[in-house]
Amino acid sequence: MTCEQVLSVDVTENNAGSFPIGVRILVVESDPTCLRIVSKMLQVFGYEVKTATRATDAMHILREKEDEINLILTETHLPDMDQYEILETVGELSSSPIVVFSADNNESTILGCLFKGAELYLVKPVIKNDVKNLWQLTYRTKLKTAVSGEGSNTFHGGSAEQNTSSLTVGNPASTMGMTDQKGKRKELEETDNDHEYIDNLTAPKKSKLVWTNELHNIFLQALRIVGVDGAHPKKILQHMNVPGLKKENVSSHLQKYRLYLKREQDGMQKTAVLHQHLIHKEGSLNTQTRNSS
DNA sequence: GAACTAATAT
DNA sequence: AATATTAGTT
Repeated sequence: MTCEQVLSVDVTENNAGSFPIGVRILVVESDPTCLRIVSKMLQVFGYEVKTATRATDAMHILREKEDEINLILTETHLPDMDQYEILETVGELSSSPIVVFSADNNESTILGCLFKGAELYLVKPVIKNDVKNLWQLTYRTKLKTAVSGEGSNTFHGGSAEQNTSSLTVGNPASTMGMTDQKGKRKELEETDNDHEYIDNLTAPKKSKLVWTNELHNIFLQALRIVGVDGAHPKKILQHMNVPGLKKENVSSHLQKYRLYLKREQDGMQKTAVLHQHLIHKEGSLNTQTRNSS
């Protein structure tokens, strides 16, 4: 079997760095054999693998444990969902980067997936080298928090291996025209066309903090630790332990996050009412369990 | 005053 | 829309 050959991954190649270790990846693949092979490959490199064979299973996992997933690897030909539907649905459910792997080698299919939000498209058969560096996608936009005025930080954990060096992960522009796709590559985007004169010497340019997926995940992790009672900016900030991050940053993000939760909850109430009706029917059937004598 | 958060500004 | 900043409350 070629399967077993693929499984003989050279573990020695993994010694270069311990980077994929701890990266949690959700693999969605309907074919059990393929799922097993890919999962094994990932595990050898140190990924933490969760699996699903159906789109609905994947959705359940994401709904309940979205913050425990860093990366999603999915097939597009699933029994219970169309190829692009899975991308759309998962994209709404999770902020993690989505990688598609499929045997379909059509250019239009590949581009379609990329336009639908996939970060990367791998053509089967997937080999170890395809999978080895996927963890880099979780660092898609690096943390840039190095600013002046570093206060006293007496606490360091070890959670963040944030490397600001060149983690060049191509981000397929999501705002491209869809009809014209020729192989135009722009490697350099040095946009010097800003003719804005900075009047003052003491204006080093404030750059807004960008809440990347990674940063948001740290935020969610901190939220989980402090619990609902302690979900306040100062405590969250301490648990996040990200250098340069300010309490105000967390406050702002927390506000946005709460709005998001509320909006989600309001949306859920409609469906919740429907479910309640169903439950009520079942419940009324069971009410006669307590018939004495 | 410090921390929190809702409201507002960029 | 996302993030920063202000302002009002505890």
